[in-house]
Amino acid sequence: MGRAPCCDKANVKKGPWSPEEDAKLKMYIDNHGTGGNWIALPQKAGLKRCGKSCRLRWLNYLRPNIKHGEFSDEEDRIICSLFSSIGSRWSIIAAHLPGRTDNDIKNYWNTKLKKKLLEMAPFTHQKRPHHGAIYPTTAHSFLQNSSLHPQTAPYHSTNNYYYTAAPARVFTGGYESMSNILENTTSFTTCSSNTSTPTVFQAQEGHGARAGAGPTQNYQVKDNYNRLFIFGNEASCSSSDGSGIDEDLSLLSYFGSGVDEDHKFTLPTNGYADDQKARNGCFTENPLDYSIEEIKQLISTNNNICNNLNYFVDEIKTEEQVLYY
DNA sequence: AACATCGGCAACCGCAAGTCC
DNA sequence: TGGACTTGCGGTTGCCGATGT
Repeated sequence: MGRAPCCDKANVKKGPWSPEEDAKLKMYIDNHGTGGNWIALPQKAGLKRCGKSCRLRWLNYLRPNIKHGEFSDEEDRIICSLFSSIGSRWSIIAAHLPGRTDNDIKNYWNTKLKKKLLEMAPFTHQKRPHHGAIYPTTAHSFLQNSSLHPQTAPYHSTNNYYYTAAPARVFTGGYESMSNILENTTSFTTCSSNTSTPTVFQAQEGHGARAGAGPTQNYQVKDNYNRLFIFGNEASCSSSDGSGIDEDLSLLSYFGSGVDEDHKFTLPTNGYADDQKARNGCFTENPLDYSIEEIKQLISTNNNICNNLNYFVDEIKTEEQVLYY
């Protein structure tokens, strides 16, 4: 036997709400509250509607302090930050935006914000990125895809341009929670703290990419395809609003599997282009095919809208702990 | 002017989790 | 303890006005 329907579908009205229905529902709830029972409410309120429909109408449209209209830049930033860390959990995102509903945010994301972000990502649209392009991958987003069973492994220089004495960590794929990822991140070996040998940045000086740049904190990550990803903060780089990119790490260098020349390249960390050929092979060539993870990466790389990521991740972690205990 | 297409958004649907008895 | 019922969530649909042809 199947589950009983929540209402008599043959006798309930569907479609847009009329002003009269809105008034009835609002008056009833103002006078009696929801009574903790949405299923019984429409009958009591004299509405030929399903209880779920009433609840939705109230929560998304009629309840007090609902904010309609344009989203502010601040709201955009919060949505993007949270989406990059928790994905499409609209109710949690809505909880951080007073007056906004999950449905509103979901619609806004699907119709506007996602497009806006994609337009801000020349890297994903062009085979040959221009100088100063947004980096398509950061440490956080990369690790979201591939952090499991970390183990240390030595990594040796493969040519004159890249060098590091710090151990790389090997990840074998899979998925972990954001909390675990962040905990893992804190245990990464950094070049600046544990070695006096040349860092990847110093090696780049010889390459002509960043003359005079000193050692900078960076992380090396190996995936299960034996590709090495080097992430770091670009100390001299700042965004147009001057906020910098200190809140997250950008993908600085990448080695494909094997050591053939076609798979070695460095990203233009300061807008200095170098191995165009290699960069062309790194990212998707289909500008229309974006997975959620790719969009998350895109958000993570945009420091204008993501510079409070860690703050919100901390908040969410706290919330999760509260819920857990 | 008529039709087609697009974009925004309200509303619906199915499912899973939570609650009650 | 388990089944019935309710609530909440997220994905999807469909309507309608705007825009393009």
